[in-house]
Amino acid sequence: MYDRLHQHISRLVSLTDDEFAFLKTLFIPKKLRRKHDLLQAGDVCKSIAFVEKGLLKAYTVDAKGVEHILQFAPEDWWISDLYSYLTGEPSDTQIDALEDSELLLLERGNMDIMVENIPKMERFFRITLQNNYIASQRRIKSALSQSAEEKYADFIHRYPDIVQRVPQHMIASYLGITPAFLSRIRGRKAHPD
Amino acid sequence: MYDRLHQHISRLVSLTDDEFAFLKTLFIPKKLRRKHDLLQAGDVCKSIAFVEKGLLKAYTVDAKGVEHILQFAPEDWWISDLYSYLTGEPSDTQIDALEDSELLLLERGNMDIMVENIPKMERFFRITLQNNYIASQRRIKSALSQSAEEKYADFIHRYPDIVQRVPQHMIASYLGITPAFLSRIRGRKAHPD
DNA sequence: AAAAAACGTTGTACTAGGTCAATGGAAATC
DNA sequence: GATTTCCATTGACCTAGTACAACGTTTTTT
Repeated sequence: MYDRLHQHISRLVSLTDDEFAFLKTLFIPKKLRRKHDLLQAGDVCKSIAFVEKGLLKAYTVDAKGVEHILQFAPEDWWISDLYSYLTGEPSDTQIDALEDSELLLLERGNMDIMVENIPKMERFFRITLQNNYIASQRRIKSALSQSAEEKYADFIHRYPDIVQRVPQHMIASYLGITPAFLSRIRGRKAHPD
Repeated sequence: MYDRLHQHISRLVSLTDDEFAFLKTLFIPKKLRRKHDLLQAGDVCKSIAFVEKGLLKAYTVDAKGVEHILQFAPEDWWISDLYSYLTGEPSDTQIDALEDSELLLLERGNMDIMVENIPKMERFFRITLQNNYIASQRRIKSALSQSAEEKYADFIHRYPDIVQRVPQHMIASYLGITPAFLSRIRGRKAHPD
């Protein structure tokens, strides 16, 4: 159950066996079945989740009831509403499972204990945050300067695995376009004319 | 020259006088006059800059020559192309001064020295990165779910200071709309009909 | 102080992408 | 294995935002 977490952390910092054994105790394992949720809008986000297995999505729902997908999280990714997690404010985001999933939850208090007792983890989280920040900067650039067609081409190139695992209308939602329009883009590519 | 930096860091971690004195030596002060640049597209981003005074923008230029503003950085903000800074790849981003500015530059090697010698700074950067990440998540939400009019209303509410200091077409660029359309939005609000 | 550049506004025409609804096929669910 | 729900596609029509250009003002530069 902790295999991927172990490898994932080892990629950035090296922990002793004792340190990892201690670190494990700070996570709460949780299985989440497809269509069940980890976080509901209005609730406070109590933990950040590491995905050992499965696939989740984080999204908001606008006034018209339309979903806007902020993130897909397959194996080895972290998912949460960091704003709510850190401030304790109610979240405007929902998170739920697209496939049966196995998660490792890290609650706020345990996060603090972890970084105090294993200072290397401070470094781990700094680097992880850096990568997340860079990824979202890239997405902002894309939103500002690319057409729907370009965004889709980049998406299938960057996340071929996700393309296989989620329905097309969710990719449209992630890209900020309607499912109908994404279908037309695909039609254009398949039979140009 | 280091006043704002000192206060800025003190807000998140407390350093001894000795620590801060050492930390100061790791920054390179730089004055940048209006319209001059800190980073050109194609170059590698060698340092992250803390703004002591003035105002800068980071932006990309697309194939048609249109600018897309990724960030404004007034006093107390950090600005860089983090991706290029960390990977050493050439940047696709330009950074230049909108007002005469005073910067404190932190080069990659000095950053490493800093976090090794003052572990508290690891924490400082983790938290700063968290805040940056949260801010860009908010911007992504906005791009996915808000109309141009809503984005503009939020912008003037969130960054009243920036609104005073930069020309309107740059706000349009930041919001991902054309200057002409922003002008129409403003006209609508002023003389509805 | 003059000249030049940058800026905001507005008109007309246009287009990328949205809306709504119908259809058939594929998956989940029971 | 039947039924229901979910999903992708397509057509007809619509609209938020774009493109381009002209004009007057303000700001910069010299």
